[in-house]
Parts: sequence; C-alpha cells; structure tokens
Amino acid sequence: MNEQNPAPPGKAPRRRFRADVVTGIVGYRLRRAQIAVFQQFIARFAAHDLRPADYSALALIEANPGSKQIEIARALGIKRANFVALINGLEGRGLVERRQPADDRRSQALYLTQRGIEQIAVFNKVQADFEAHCIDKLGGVAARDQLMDLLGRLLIEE
Amino acid sequence: MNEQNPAPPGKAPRRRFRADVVTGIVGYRLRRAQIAVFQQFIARFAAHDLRPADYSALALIEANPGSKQIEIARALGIKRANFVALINGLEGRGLVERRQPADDRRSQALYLTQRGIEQIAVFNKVQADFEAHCIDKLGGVAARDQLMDLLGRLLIEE
DNA sequence: TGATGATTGTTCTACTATATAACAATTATG
DNA sequence: CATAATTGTTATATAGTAGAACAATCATCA
Repeated sequence: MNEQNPAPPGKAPRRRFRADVVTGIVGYRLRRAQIAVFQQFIARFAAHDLRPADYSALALIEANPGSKQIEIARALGIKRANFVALINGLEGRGLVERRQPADDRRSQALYLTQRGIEQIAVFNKVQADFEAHCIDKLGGVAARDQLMDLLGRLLIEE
Repeated sequence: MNEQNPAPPGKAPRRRFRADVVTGIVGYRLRRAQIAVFQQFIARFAAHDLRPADYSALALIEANPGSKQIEIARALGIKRANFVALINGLEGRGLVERRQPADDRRSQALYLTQRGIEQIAVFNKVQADFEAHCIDKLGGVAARDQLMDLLGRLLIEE
C-alpha cells in the first residue's frame, strides 16, 4: 500500500529526482516565475536595448513629468545612488532630460524629450503586447486580476 | 462628472504621483512580491546565515542524496560554474559532503553530513513557519494553491 | 580497439544589480 | 543664524549571473 515503485528486478533502485521540496515553496515558485517573465520581457525588448528598469523609469516619468529623481527612484525601489547611472543612460540616449527647478536647486526634475515621447509610445506598445500574452497564459483578465490581488497580499509589511 | 479633483483655489495643481503605470504590470508586481518574500525569508534565516539558494540546495540534497552537482544545480537553474562556490561554502560549514562515485569519476555526488542532517531539520522548521505565514497573508491554503497554479502557468515556455 | 566528441567540475573573468559611505550644494528647522 | 536634513553624485564593495577555457573522465562508433 505504501510501495509506490516496486524495485526493478536485480537493478539499481534509481528513483526519480524529487524537486517538489523546493517547487512547492511559494517564494521559490515566485522567483522562478519572475525570472521567466523577465527573460521574456528582456527578449521582447532586446531589439530596443531596453531593460525592465529602464522601461519602468520611462513609464513613471511619462506619467509624472517633472518628478524629482528621488521620487522616481523611490517608487521603483531603486537607491538614488544607483539611479544616477540609469538616468545617465537614458539621458545619453536622448530619451530623458534633467532640468533644475527653481524652487529646489538640489533636485533634478525629469522629463521625456521629444524623442523620448516618441520612443515610449513604441515601448508601451511592446509592453502591452507582452502583457496580453501573459494574460493569455494566465487564462484571461479574471485570472490576471486574481494573481495581482494575491501578489498584492504578499507585499504588505510584516 | 469627470472632474475627480477640483483645482485648489489659486494654488498649484499638484496632482498625486501616478505609479499605476508600473504597479499594474504583472511582471512588475511579480518582481516586487518576490523581493518582499525573499527579504522576509532572508530576515528569518539571518541568524543561521543561510541564503535562499543555500536552503534550496540543502533541501534538494536532502531529498536526493547522492545526486551529482550538476543535477542539483540544473534543478535550481544555477550554472554549474557558479554552483561550485555555493557547495564550497556548505562544505566548508560542514553541512555537505562531496564523494566521488566509482561509476563516474568526473562527477561529485552530494550528501548531507550528520551535522547537515541535524541542521536542515532546523532550517525546514524555519521554512515551514515562514510558509505558514505566507499562506496566512494569502488568505489560506486554497489561495496559496491558486497562486501556485497561476505562477505555474507563467513558467511554461513561449 | 582507438579516435573523437561529450560531460563534469573547476577556475577565471566580466558584467549587472545592489548596498553603503562620503561629499558638496542646497533647503528646512529650531 | 546654526544646525540638521535632503538631493544628486561619486566611489567602493558585495552578490548573482554568464561565458570561456581547461583537465579529467566517460560515451560513441567506425
């Protein structure tokens, strides 16, 4: 009754590899899923040479033009020290512009350039297509909403 | 009817920061949730100085004693070159032992040491507690099962 | 059998992402 | 005003990951 695999006659037992001790863990599957989704995202944006962090920064700047660097960085969970190089890259590619606001000359206000505005329209389309693909894999928008809700519950503190 | 925020009298518009352009993306929320869960995992294992990759390797070795390094590494999605240092660490702490099997002297068969067996019992308990905490946040085992199913759908190729 | 190719573990190197400390310029606060 | 806090920046350190190369070993097959 407990014997699931009767020993082969006279050969080595050779039981199958058990990975369920890790694949059954929420955090482990979460990580594997995140890696898989990111790899596909990166593949779709490879022609544009745009990393996930680049896209998320551009999207936030588009939605919040004039925001300070630290506001965008904090919203993305990126340390301001590490955000400098990211914005340098986007500025070097002519997608983002830094302007010093008169009311706080410590900060840099971020704006999309004209080229940035044109480019993010393309990027948003690529992202929307990929999102639709993810929703398909999940089984529809209802499943997507449910996943987003469940993931949101894991974000609460403590 | 469309005016959600009537302009304050004579002051700057100052609309609120819009983060939904990224928080509404499956991949983005997936990553944030994964980071949050891992941070909590790391915090709970801080006293044991054990990283997620360390635990997952120990768990797989416990469930599959005598497996080759490359088998454990592949199951975890870790390149064999990078897996060397990880096993070196666990071996240096006396938790894992490398043995050369007679039938294939290229490979190293991995086993838990006696100390490793004792330690992983502790680690498994910490992990089980944390898993129960995650299940609580999700709203029960049914919600957990649903999340695991949804995440599994994101893992399929293409 | 012997020649050739594949596998395994290992080292080295490089690149990305992230974390911390320090600093100057500026702003906020008592 | 004096002091503290904020912002951007640079420099540095640490993980995690990826690729190339190598020796030892095993598999294949003509």
